[in-house]
Amino acid sequence: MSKQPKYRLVAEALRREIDDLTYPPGTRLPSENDLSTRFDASRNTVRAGLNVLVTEGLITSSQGLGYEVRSNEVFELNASRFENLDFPQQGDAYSTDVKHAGRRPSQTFRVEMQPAPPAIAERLRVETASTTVLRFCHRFVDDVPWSTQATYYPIWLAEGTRLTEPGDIAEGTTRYLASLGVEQVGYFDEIDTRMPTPEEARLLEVGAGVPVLTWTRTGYSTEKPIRCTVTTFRGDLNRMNYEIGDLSARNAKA
Amino acid sequence: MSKQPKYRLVAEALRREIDDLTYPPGTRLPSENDLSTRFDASRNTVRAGLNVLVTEGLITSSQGLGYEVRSNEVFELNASRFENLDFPQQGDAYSTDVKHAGRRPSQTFRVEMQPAPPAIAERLRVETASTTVLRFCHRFVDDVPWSTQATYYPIWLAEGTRLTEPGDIAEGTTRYLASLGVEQVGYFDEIDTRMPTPEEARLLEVGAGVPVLTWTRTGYSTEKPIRCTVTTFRGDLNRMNYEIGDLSARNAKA
DNA sequence: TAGTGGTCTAGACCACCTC
DNA sequence: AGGTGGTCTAGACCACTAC
Repeated sequence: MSKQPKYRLVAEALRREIDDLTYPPGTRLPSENDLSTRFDASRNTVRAGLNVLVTEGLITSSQGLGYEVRSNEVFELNASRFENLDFPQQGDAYSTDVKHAGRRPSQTFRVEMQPAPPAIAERLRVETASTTVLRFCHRFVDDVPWSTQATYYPIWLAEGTRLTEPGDIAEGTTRYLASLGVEQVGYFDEIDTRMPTPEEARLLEVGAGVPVLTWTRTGYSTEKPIRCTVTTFRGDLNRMNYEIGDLSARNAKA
Repeated sequence: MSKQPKYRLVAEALRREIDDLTYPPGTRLPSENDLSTRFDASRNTVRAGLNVLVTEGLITSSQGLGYEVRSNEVFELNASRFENLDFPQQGDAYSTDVKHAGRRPSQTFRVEMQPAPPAIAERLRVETASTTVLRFCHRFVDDVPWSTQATYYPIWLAEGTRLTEPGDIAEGTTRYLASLGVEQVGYFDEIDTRMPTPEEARLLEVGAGVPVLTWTRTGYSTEKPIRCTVTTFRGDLNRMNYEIGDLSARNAKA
């Protein structure tokens, strides 16, 4: 048993009390001054302890209000059905999923011509910095910032199509592409996680202690890569899933 | 332009210098005292700035040594091939993947009888706290803690089989199950991310600023769920991927 | 032993929110 | 106005690493 520093004891004590619902999600912790008295520690030390829990994503703080215990409700995104033409949908795949969950989706949208960043160029098999069409979405669920999505199309595909025009494509881009004779027959998904960059923290309104989940989907026709979509989620609000193989046993009882 | 607090200016200045390779990965930053002079700030303020970068996972600190810029090399795990009987492997799927990448895998292993935790019970469709066989792995790559893996088997399946015995199953559990007449024909994968619990931080030796990636795979026979595997990765060292549909265009050129 | 980060204190002033 | 967290300081002592 090694001696714990005082600020860790503070963090552990509060963590236990959050776990056992002494402080349920959504409620506020005692003020720094109260905790300082309780633990016989300076305010700075109490702050260090609270900061541990903020960094773990257990609580948040706001000036003038106090520390609040986070409540997290996660949204499930079925990646293997997403954009799959075998599952009929209306409009874009994202709105469909969110509405289906009884939530209200909204988004801001813009289209740009952009030189391909190296990671995108590699996946689309085009030259780095060659022109691509970037369709960018900033998405909200019930007005809470939820995710950003950037889809890059190579210029050889997008040129002269509605993909270069600002404004939505009502039937969904996957269907629109199919109607142009470019069918997405397979995709390669990459998933990783990291702490948000300052830019991401701003767009997703996440504080310290909340990682982001990055989902990079490269879509292929039978010939070559046709687009690359990078979606960045708030890690605390999202879970992804894949259904693979024969799941009749699962779906039978569900 | 709102005025930034001093500790953020410190963080930003150092972040820029890390980005532009003034301090390349693996090198050390100047000491707190040096930075304190440079930024005309107290040591505490410099520490606050450095802490921002630690929390973002950009740098690490160790007592007596200083602050080091992290270098990250990620390992790609192909989840859609993993455990798939169509792709021949020797031994367990994990070691195969790691060796294939030219790295050296090692692991510690144990088998326990455990009451099913609620999340597992639900996925296996057994009563909460009913008995399960837990096969637990703590995995290392080149002696760096990499991931933990806990696989739960319902007792109706595991009883009287080698699954309940400590010790490896040379041909791999997926094959062994198949030889028992229980074939895994599909699986449901769930992926999420969060900051590590203290227990996970200990096992994976991650400090602040590194999220974990959790991968929960529930395997199904044609009849019912047969096992549930929860893998917890260091988020900074791992990326998962899925190949779905027809990727002949991708694999042709790769 | 010298230099590094780790912990802790006591107190100051500011910014934000609620009443 | 009063309470909350946010920032910052100056200084103390401890623990670890290197030489």
